[in-house]
Amino acid sequence: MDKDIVQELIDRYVSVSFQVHKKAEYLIKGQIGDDLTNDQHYILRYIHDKKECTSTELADAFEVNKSAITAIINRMAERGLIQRTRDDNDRRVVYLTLTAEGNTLYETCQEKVQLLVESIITQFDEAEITAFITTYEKLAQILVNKKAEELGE
Amino acid sequence: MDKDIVQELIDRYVSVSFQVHKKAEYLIKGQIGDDLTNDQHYILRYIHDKKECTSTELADAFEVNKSAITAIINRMAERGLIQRTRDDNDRRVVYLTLTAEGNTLYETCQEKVQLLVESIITQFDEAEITAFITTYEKLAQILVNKKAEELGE
DNA sequence: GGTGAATAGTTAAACAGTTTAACTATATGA
DNA sequence: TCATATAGTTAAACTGTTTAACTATTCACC
Repeated sequence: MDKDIVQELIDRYVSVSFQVHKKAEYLIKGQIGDDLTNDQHYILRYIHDKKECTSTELADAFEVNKSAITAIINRMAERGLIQRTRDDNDRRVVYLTLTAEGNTLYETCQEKVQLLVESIITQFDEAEITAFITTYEKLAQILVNKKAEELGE
Repeated sequence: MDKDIVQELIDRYVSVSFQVHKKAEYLIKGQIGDDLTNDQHYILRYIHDKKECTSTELADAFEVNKSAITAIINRMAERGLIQRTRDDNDRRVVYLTLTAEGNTLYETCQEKVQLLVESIITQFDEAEITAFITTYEKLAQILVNKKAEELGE
């Protein structure tokens, strides 16, 4: 690729990814902000999808230290949204699951987020948005490899 | 669009945007984390590009309240990276500019981020990444409209 | 079987970023 | 001129984060 074109693409990408992220978080917060922070919603979504998970797994997925997860889970457990259960076979491990209340709140918030994302996605051609998401997924894979590569050095 | 397809696209989009954002922030932090937080880097970039801006403008661009900007700018001003100058015509207004030190630090960090983004972008076909960014920019515009629409209601 | 190293998670202190509400100072316009 | 709007700051309270030290448990291997 031509050097100038690459430079232009970098500038456009850095700029647009910043803008979309800030605006999207703002809009999501507008939907769920009275009930959950955006991070708490992501945590709820992760546990909901996996049914059950550990702090280590969350720390990995969220790219933060385990103590950051402990803090978030503490707050959510105090609110009765998440439950901790020790593994009987390996008593170091604590499984995190949603309580009934956590599940209900998740469903409510998720519905709002779905409607928001739907109202945006449907403004595109099916072909265009499909291609976009496919490339986006390739990008995610490249970032995973990049991280593995950096850790391997 | 078919309802099931829309649902699948929503799920894929929500999932991939979360992953890419977390991984990207992690990689950027790996590059600049000793010098600046990611938010501070974005602030530096914004002021660098505009040459001069106000707190209100930053609060708008970052989708946060002005007091959040005051806090960040305070820290960066204490470190000698940013300078405050009152407007003589309208003495309510404070212009923010980079100091020489702020500029130098920005350049150093920006170079590292550029190299990182370049190493990722160049793994794509020029056609694919151009189409991707173009759609991304459309998405940004839709979000701007969405926000305007919500405020207008 | 016992011991040293690794693993899972928590705690505490410190800090960055955020919101809300109250505040100062200045400008506008009726 | 006085009420209202605007730009920015302050203080308190909170969320999320890191680092370092800690507890409890498991595992490897001699």
